[in-house]
This record gives sequence, C-alpha cells and structure tokens, in this order.
Amino acid sequence: MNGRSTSDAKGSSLRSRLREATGAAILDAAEEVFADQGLHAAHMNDIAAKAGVAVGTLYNHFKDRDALLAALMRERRMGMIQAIDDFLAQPSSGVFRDDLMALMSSIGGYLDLHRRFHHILHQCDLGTGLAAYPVTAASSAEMKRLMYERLDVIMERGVEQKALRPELAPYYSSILIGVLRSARQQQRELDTEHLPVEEIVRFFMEGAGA
Amino acid sequence: MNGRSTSDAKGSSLRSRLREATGAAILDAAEEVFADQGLHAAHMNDIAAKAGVAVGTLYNHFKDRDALLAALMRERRMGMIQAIDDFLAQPSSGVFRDDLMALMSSIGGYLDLHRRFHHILHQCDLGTGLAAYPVTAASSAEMKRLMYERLDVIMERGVEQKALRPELAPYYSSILIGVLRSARQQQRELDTEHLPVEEIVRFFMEGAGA
Amino acid sequence: MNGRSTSDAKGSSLRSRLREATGAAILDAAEEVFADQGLHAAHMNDIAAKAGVAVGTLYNHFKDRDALLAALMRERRMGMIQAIDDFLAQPSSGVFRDDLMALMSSIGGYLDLHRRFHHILHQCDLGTGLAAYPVTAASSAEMKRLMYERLDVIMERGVEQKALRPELAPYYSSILIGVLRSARQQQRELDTEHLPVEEIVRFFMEGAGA
Amino acid sequence: MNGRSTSDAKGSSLRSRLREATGAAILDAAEEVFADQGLHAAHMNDIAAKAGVAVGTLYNHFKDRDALLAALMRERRMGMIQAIDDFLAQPSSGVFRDDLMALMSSIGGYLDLHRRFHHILHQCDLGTGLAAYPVTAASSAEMKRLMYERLDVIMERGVEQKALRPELAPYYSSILIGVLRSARQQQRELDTEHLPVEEIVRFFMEGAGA
DNA sequence: GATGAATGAGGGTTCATTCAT
DNA sequence: CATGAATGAACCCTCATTCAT
Repeated sequence: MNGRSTSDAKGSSLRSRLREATGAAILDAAEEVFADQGLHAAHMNDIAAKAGVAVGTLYNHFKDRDALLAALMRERRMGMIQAIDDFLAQPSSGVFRDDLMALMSSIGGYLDLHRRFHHILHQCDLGTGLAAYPVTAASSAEMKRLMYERLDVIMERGVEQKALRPELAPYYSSILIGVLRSARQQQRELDTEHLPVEEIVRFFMEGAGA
Repeated sequence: MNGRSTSDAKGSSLRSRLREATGAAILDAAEEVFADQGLHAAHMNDIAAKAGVAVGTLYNHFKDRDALLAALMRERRMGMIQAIDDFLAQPSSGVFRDDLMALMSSIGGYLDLHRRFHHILHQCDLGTGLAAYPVTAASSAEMKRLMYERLDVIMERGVEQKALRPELAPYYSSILIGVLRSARQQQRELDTEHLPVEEIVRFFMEGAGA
Repeated sequence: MNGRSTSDAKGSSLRSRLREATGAAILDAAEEVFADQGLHAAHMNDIAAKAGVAVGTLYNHFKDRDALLAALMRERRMGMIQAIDDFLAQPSSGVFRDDLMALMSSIGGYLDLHRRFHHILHQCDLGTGLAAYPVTAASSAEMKRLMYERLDVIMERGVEQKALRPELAPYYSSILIGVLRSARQQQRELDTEHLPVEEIVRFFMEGAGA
Repeated sequence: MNGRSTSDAKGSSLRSRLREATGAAILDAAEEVFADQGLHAAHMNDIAAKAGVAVGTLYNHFKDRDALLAALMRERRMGMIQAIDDFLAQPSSGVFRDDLMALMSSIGGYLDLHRRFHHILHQCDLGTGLAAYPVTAASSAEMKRLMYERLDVIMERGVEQKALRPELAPYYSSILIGVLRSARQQQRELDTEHLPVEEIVRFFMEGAGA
C-alpha cells in the first residue's frame, strides 16, 4: 500500500483499457450491423450480439441508439478527415493533378479499409430521415462541414494555380466526392477488382470527351 | 358478391376511374410523406391522413407498406425512364454534346417536377436497409437496370461517335448520374436558384482542368 | 329528428359508443390495477389484460401511462368534487354540525363506491415520486386545489356561524380529510363493517375529551 | 450479516466501526434519495453515489434494495418508537392532556429531525405498492404494530382516567397520527414556520366546535 | 471488503396490419 | 369498398444485481 497513485493507476488503467476495448468492439459491431441492415433496421440487440456483450453494455457506453450512431460516424469521419489532413500536411508536388491523385488515393485507401462505413455514410449524408436521430444529424452536419472545408481549400488552391477553371468552383468538392462515390458503387456492381483512380482523376481534369 | 359487380362497361369504368383516382391520391400522399419523413419514419397513418382516406383504404389498394412504396417508386421511375425514352425517340442532333445537353435538361426537368421523389430515390438507390422491403428492393433494382440500360446505350453511342473516350465507358452512366446528383444537392445547399446544366455538361465533357 | 332516419347516425354513434365503453373499461381496469399493485408496479400489460383489450388499445385512448393515470385520477376526483358540489347545492340545514354530517356521508358514500380510487389517491397526494408522472402530478395538484377550495368555503361558513373556533381555521379542511382517512384506514384494519361517521363528526366538533 | 462477530477485539472493533460508519452513511444516503426521488424512483446508483461508495458496497451491507429500504425504515421507526418509549418511561403528570402535549412534542421533535423519513413513511404506510418489497412490507407492518401498541396503551390510559370518551377508543391512535400528519402537511403547504402543537392537542381534546 | 462494468429480464411504447361495421 | 378501433409482435431502454479484479 504505497501511494494511491500506483494502485489507482494500475487498476484504473486495466479497467479503462478493458472499457476502451469494449467500446471499440461495440463501434465495430455497430458499423457492421448498421451497414448490413440499414440505418433503421439495425437493432440494438443485433449490435450487442455481434459485439459479444449484453444490451445493457451498449447503454453503459452510449446514451442511446442515436448517440451510438453519432459516435460511430464521428469516429469514422474523423479518420477520413485525418486522411485529408495528412495529405494537406505533405508538401504539394506543385502539380495540381498529382496532388489530386494523391488525395484520391488517400481517401480511397481509407474507404477501402472502412467499406461498411462508406455505406452508412451515404444514408447519413442523405439527411432525410435523420430527424429521428437528432444527435447523429447534428454531428453529421458538422463533420460534413469539416470535410468540405478542407476539400474546398484544396480546390481553391487548384483554381489559384489555374489548374482548375473557376466556373464551377463551388461545386468541385461536391462533384469530386460524387464522382468517387458513383465510381466506387459502379465498381462494386461490376465486381471489378481495381478502381481506376488514375482514370477518374483524368476524368475530373479532362472530362469524358475525346 | 352481388349483381352490381358484374361487368357492365360504364359502371365498371366509373368505378375503375374512381379507384385510379384514389390510388393516385395515395401515391401522391405517399411521395410527400416518404420524402418528408424519410423511408422509415413515414407511417401508414400519416399517408392515409394526407391522402384523405382511412388506413384500411391503403390496404385495399396495396398489399402492404412495401408494395405501396414499390408502386410509388415504380410509377415515378417509369416517368423518368419515359423521359429518357422520349429523348431517345427524338432524332439525334448528330452532335453528342448537344444530345447530352438535351438529355440532362429532360431528366432535370422531370426531377424538378418530382423533387420529393428524388429524395426518396437516393434512399432506395442506397439499397442498404431495403432488406426490410423486399418488393421495393427487387423493383428498385429492376427499374435501375432499365434506366442504366438506356443510359448505357446513349453513352455507347457517344463512344462510337468518338465523342467520348472509351477508357471509363462502363462508368459513364453512373458518373453522369453521380455528378448530376451532387450538383443538385450542392445547389440545394448553396440555395442557388438555377442549376448550371450547361456548365455541368461542359464539365462532363471537358473536365475541370483549365 | 326522432328516431328513424339513421344508418349514418346509428353507425357513427355505435362506433363512438363502443369507443366510450372501451375507454371506461380501461379506466376501470386501471383503477383496479393501480390500486392493487401500487402506483409504480401497475403494468400496462396488466391493465390491458384486466380491461380485456390489447396493450395497443390503451395507447389509442391515452397518450401514455402518465396520461392514463392522470385521466383516471381526474375522472374520479371530479366525481368526488361533484359530490361536494351536490352537497353545496342543497340548502344548509342551518346547523353546521348537521351539514358536516351530510357532507361526510356524501364524501364517504363516494369513497365507498370507489375504495380502490381512495387507495391510489393517497399515493398521488403524497406527491413525492410523482416526478416521473408530470401530467398526473399537475392534474393532481389542480384537482386537490379545487377540492380544498370547496372544503375551505364550508369551513369558513362554520367559523362565520360561530360553530367552529377560528384558531385552526386554515387547518380544518386538511384535518377533516386526515381524520376521515385515518378512520377509514383503521376501520379497514379492524375489519369493522360500519364506519361510525356520526362519532367522527362528534369527534371533530367536540374532540376526544370526556 | 448483522450478527455480532466474536473474533479478536482490536481489529474486529476497528473493522466493525468502519463497517458501521459505512452502513450508516448508506442509510443516510438512502433516506435522502428515497425521500427526494420517491419510493420507486430511488435508484441504487444514486444512493451509492450520494453515500460516496460503489454500488457493490451497498450489496455488501444489504442483501438487496428491499432489505436496504427495510433496514432504513426499521432504523428510523425504531428511533420514533424510542421517542415514545422515552416518553412512557417518564412519570405521568397525572393530567392526560399535559401528557399528550409532551408526547406530541416528543414525536414532533423526532419528525422534525427526520423530515425526509417522514416523507417515506407515508409511502410505506400506504402499504399499497409494497407488494414489490416484501421485506419492507413485513418490517413496516411489524414496526407499525409496535408503535400503535404503545399509542394504544397511552390512549387506554386516557380512557381509564376518564380523560377520553370511550366511544372511538380503537380509533384514537390512528386519528391522532392522522391529525398530526395532516397538520404537518398543511403547515408545509402554508409555509408556516411553527406548527401549533398546543392548538392541535386542544383540537384533539375539545374538537373544533365553538 | 470495495469496486464498477457487465448483465439481461422486464417494462413502456410504436405502428403495420386486420376485420367487423 | 371505405372505415378506424383493435391488435400484438417487436423494439428501445432501464436498473437491480452480479462477480472478476
């Protein structure tokens, strides 16, 4: 029995590590169930079962279903934003197109790691029907704002470098994401192994015209 | 059941017209409620109330909620497909870009008339979460196939005319829709009055590059 | 309109009569279950079962458990207040003690008809623990006020008539109810058939002293 | 659990004092929470938090929620009975009314010290709803019996001394408590500083009549 | 003993669907 | 056929209780 700090820190750290592990397991399970069953049909019981815990445990970690979903989306979106920030932290190649290529690979890599999340993301982006999940809706809007802020910076840079035409400037971020999403979805349906990122960037820069 | 129901042309046609009118009113109400409340939060009671009928009446016209949604989506998607077919029925201008412009206006016009439907469309396209609505899911997939068939024909024509590069050919339909969707969504958020269709077509053909 | 025309009126009135009957059955069942199981342990399932309806039906008639309880208490308290009002509507005998006797018989009669309600009443009067039932709490306070208003009028009349000493005037209503309650409770425990109302009034007027 | 340990004096006594202190802290916390939140809405977590211990500790001291509540009520009721016993141990003044006055002050004093307890007491006295708490119910009934035994002795003494009329003899204890309760409740609502005990005793002996 | 995260039975509530009128 | 009250399975959430540390 020496100082409290030792025994506290030790015990507490063990407990808190266990706690964190449980929390992460819940988020993983939630991601899977939300993606597989859909935003609405994902049931707390299923999430608990998949996480290997009891229902009550979900509520020890998250206030309610809404908070769990919001936490999940926040966690995953933060990862995506981090991917963009990592990209931004790197020195620009000076060539906008190469930068864009790097960005797309970065984002694409993150999405590949979290395909399920990507599924949910669209449903949340839709907004409609999120009225029932106010926390998720608010958090979702905030996260989206943070992401578009960053993308807009990149696009503005492209315009300044005269690499991008200015006409559709306010739409570029949104369109880029839309193209990426469509291409990924189409790829899934075509069952193609590899997403032709290079071609997509080329499309974004040069269009489909011959 | 009784003598009246035997098929004499006039009565039956009156009846069937009334029936159709009620059915259409229900579909309209459903469109509104599904769009406003979201795929899941749209309740049969609300739809009935908005349609000005009793809940039971919904079930006289549609087997269940799923069938109602499927019918709604089919009806509206058919309209969209019809818009494409109308476009296809017209003689080509010979210039792919002009044709594309006409197509986009045509689709855009339909979507403008059915903005609510457009909202629901995205949720259904997501597919995820439709597990709970098997009929809608099946119908949705079928309709989507029909639409992409047509778009693919158009895109192939572009490739044949050497107006489009062939590399991303299988993605063009999907990307075009994605770009259109993103632009419309962004427009809604920017509160811009007018969607710059011309610029979007230019983007599709020439890309964003300067 | 006398009696004959009416398939509409009859149908509609039949429905609404059925509805009312169901509502009353629910209130009766609720009274029984709330009284037998206690304010908290009364479960919606039990109430539905006792009323011979499905749970959902409870919610067709009352927004939630709180609203059901509040409606029950309001209904029954109103009956009690009505009993007092009926008493007040009668001409005074001129002798306060006789009036009091009549009042006690009146209230006692109502309570005899609704013994179960009397049980619940105490729990609601307690107030404590009603935090969970805001509607009931508010309604309860209001009803109580209405009842004490009337009793206070009667007691003031007694003071004016110099039939009652003024010292404890603000307490009389409350004490009268308290004495009645205690006596009834004690009677229940002693398993005495008859509550000696006359003796109780005598006690109230002359005290226990020899 | 509450049995006395026969083990070595020193450690055991220290331990047992700590144990008792914790137990008392828990009871105090329980009293507060039960009174503030109500019999049902008082949660073990809240009690633990207020007592400054973990939930598990509650269960080291009391078998379950019911036992905790029963112990609390027993402890406090015992104090009240003790107050009556103290009164009984004193020599009678010979004048019943003065004795009653002393008794009321004694009980009133105890209740003033434990106002929260008084709140809970009413809920428990109600009996109804205690079906869920069998131990508390049993203990409550027993305690009540003990208290009424004593009060009945006092009242009988009054009858024997011909200070009280015999007619309502079996009701006196109950009525006395009822009057006290009502008066205290009314006082709380009137926000009066001081409860007119003297007037209440006068009411009990002489009634309200002029 | 003390701790507090995990447990899971149980309760309130919802809402698509039915069916007697 | 239209009606709308009744139905009840299914869901979210609570919280007393347990038990590994």
